[in-house]
Amino acid sequence: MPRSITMRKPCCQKKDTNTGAWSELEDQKLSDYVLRHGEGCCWRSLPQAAGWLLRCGKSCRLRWVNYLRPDLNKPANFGEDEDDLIIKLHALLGNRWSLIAGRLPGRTEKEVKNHWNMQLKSKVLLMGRHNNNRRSLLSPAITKTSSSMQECQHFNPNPAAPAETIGTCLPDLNLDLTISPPLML
DNA sequence: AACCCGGCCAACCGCCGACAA
DNA sequence: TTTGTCGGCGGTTGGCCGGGT
Repeated sequence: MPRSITMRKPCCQKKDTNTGAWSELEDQKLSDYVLRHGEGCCWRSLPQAAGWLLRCGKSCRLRWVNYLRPDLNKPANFGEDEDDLIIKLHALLGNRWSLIAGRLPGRTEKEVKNHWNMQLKSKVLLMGRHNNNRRSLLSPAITKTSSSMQECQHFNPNPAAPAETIGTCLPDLNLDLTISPPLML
């Protein structure tokens, strides 16, 4: 299918915007503005309002969410407990990085996504092979530290079950999910 | 020293859903 | 009801860097 037919207009004029790495000045302008006006501001008009940042609104939002937010105070390395939690949540939610990141204070969806793609995915696959489908629902990496999950007799016995039941099966995760989990193979 | 390769990070791209007109 | 705009999100890609040869 010719993709150009369904291509939408770009969110901004490329010729009028910077691309690539953000400079300190740009970061300063952006964080100053958001801290003064809050995140509820209109991202699209923010570049002008913040002092003629030559960036599109999407880039501004991404930069703020992933790097400039003051609550991002986590170290770069993921701890083992965080790894386990990500694996658990990924088994439940699939590639819903924003939801997963929401359960990891101080982490961003991008950090979680990169970490998964770089390290956890291969780790889970590797360990999953050893497990030979006996616990196909979740990998051994998960079961290592998720005794409470295994104890739960109702953990996703039926993929079509209401999503509301998931949280009750994972009390240690304090999940408050309202979406259906992906089909587990 | 030069080159290659893989890991990692950060930015961009494009789709989707919500919402207002 | 339709259409356009916007923010949010997940996937992809390009560049940097360190280790190995």
